[in-house]
Amino acid sequence: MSTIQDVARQAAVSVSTVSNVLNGRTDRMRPETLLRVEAAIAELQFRPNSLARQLKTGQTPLLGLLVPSIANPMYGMIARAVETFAQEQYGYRVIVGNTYREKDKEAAFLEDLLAHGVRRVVVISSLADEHHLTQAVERGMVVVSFDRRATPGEASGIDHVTPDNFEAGRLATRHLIAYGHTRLAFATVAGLTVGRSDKIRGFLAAAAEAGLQQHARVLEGGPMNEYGDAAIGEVGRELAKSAAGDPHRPTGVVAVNDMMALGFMAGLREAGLRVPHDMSVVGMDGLFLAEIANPALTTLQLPVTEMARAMVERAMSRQSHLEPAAEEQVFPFTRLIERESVGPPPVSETKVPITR
Amino acid sequence: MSTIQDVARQAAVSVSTVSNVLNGRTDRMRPETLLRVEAAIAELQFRPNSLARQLKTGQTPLLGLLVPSIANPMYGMIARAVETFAQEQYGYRVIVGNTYREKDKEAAFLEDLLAHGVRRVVVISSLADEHHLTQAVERGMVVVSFDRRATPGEASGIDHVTPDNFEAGRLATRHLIAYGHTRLAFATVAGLTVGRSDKIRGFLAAAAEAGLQQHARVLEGGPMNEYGDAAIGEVGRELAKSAAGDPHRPTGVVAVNDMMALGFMAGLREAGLRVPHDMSVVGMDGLFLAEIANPALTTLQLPVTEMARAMVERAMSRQSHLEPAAEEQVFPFTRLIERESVGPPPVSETKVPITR
DNA sequence: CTGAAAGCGCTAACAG
DNA sequence: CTGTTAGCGCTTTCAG
Repeated sequence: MSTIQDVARQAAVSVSTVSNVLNGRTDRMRPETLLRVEAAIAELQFRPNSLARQLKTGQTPLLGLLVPSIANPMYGMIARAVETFAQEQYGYRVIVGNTYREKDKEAAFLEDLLAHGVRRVVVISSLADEHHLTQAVERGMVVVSFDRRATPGEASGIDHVTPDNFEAGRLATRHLIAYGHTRLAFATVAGLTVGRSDKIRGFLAAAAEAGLQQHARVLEGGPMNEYGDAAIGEVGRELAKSAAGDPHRPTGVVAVNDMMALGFMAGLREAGLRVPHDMSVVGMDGLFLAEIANPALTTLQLPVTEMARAMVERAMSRQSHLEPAAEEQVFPFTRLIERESVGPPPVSETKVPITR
Repeated sequence: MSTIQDVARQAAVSVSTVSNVLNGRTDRMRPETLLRVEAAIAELQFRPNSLARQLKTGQTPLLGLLVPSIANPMYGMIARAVETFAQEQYGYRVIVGNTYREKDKEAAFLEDLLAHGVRRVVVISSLADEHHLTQAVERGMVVVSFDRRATPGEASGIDHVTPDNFEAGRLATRHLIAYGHTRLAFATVAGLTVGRSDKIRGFLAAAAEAGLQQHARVLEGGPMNEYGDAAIGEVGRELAKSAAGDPHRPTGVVAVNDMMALGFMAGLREAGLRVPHDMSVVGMDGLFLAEIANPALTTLQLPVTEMARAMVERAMSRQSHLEPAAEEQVFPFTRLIERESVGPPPVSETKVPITR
């Protein structure tokens, strides 16, 4: 690979002149000089070494992206949008890391990014403890976190971009209640993340509104080791099989996300139960997969592209971690898409009287 | 962030001694010196700047990963395995790029990797033209290509790790034929990649073996702009809808991959056709999603983890692009997993007489 | 308008 | 065993 020196020699100018054209300071030279330099660059197929430039400037056009698992279709969607936007709008490339929601892996990833000179990262984690994140902030990292609310009154220096999980849990549950369901369940996986807790709170709030708090249960499957993977679908499947055997089983279930819902429906089917005839299921995320499922899954649509854009913009806009206060940006789920997985509860079931 | 100089000063040794401990040459110093240096490193929270090291050594612990779209669950699976393996076995991080199978985007990505000092890349592309890849090889890149065979007799310097696509097409088709299907179709998407052509050849070969070449058609949907995305499922859906309307429609279809098959089944359902009662479908890849689909999809299982491991190992083993000849490593699909999407053809259909 | 020169943080001879 | 030193390729004052 040719260097800036080679170009300078070839064009018979000094390296600083070449550097100037590289950095757009073309006004500092005679047009003919510029032409000579450009010709030399083309001829030598010269590409400035990003490493050397970074060492000097301290900035590298790389964005970190930490996800539980890139194999999870939801994170794949987000990753695609983040990468494309970062690249097209800012010329940044992205380094991804699967962390399986393990704190150590997250910390190690952040550590490596720092060593690589990466100063901006989008984190999808929502581990309750974000100490390792604030630590990265202190070391100069601009971090944007997905799927967890900012801790009120705490200036962590972290930007938060998150879905309105509480509202989502409430909306999905209300939808079931509107269809007449009185035995409700929320299907989730072991390990409480901030986002999951919020959804559960919303679920419980909607049940309480309808006087159904006695009949609202949280079903927790797992745990699993490769979180975020196909594993969550698998957990849903197992959960459904055990729920199906319960004579007092719920008639309407809200799944923590679409993959869980899809797995849950598969488990129900294996147990001989039909959706929505025997049980109704609503998901969250709005994956394309929900659309082609059988029955097609009723779900809440999350504005993935918009959120990805917001995360990248926040990560890029701040010149350093020292800048203005970090902010929280909450995105409502766009809407509830009614499809086939929700119907009235089976008539044979004993109805629970509604209190009010 | 503290530097090696700070550490040296703190430990009252020279920078080279610190560098020596950093690089494991601990035998060159007194144990007590080592201790002092380690203490200083810990105290200052020193992390060697990877950039500076790279500039000096010319090697950076980064692996490029070029995919059509990380949102495609199949590539998500591969990416997860590649990243995890590269990280755990070699301490490498990975830079991903979505290229949507566009040659320009692929070339630009390779270009950026080179500028970043990245010297190893795993490419999932299978564009017929791999000129931009060989060009990268010439510039010092070690490239491992997925899903395309090596061009016989051409020493491109590229390693190839690929499924046995021809055999897969043939196996899937034979499975349908064994069930008595005589009207066959191969569902794919516009834009012939090497892998897709091989599958089609296998499909045609199996049909010919059974004297069914007159009744084997290739159904091509699309094109689409965001290849590899949900888009391929969508294409399958549309393709199924139009195929359903044809009175001479096939009774058995082989889909180019699971996402296509899943979309195809959804389209069939929307058109009022049942699987496998009215039409049988077999996929390829063995995604977890195939397992929870309704009906569960019969598919060919690809050994994703093993292939990812092979790709990373190849990318890492070669010390430079100049080394030994590049090789081709072909992985057979592990097996055909029979589930619910394949059955005998509908009896009402006119049977095509089998020639031999 | 153009060139010389001082580093960015680290590695690796080469001396002591 | 430990220190000195010359760069890796580029950017950026500061002089001409």
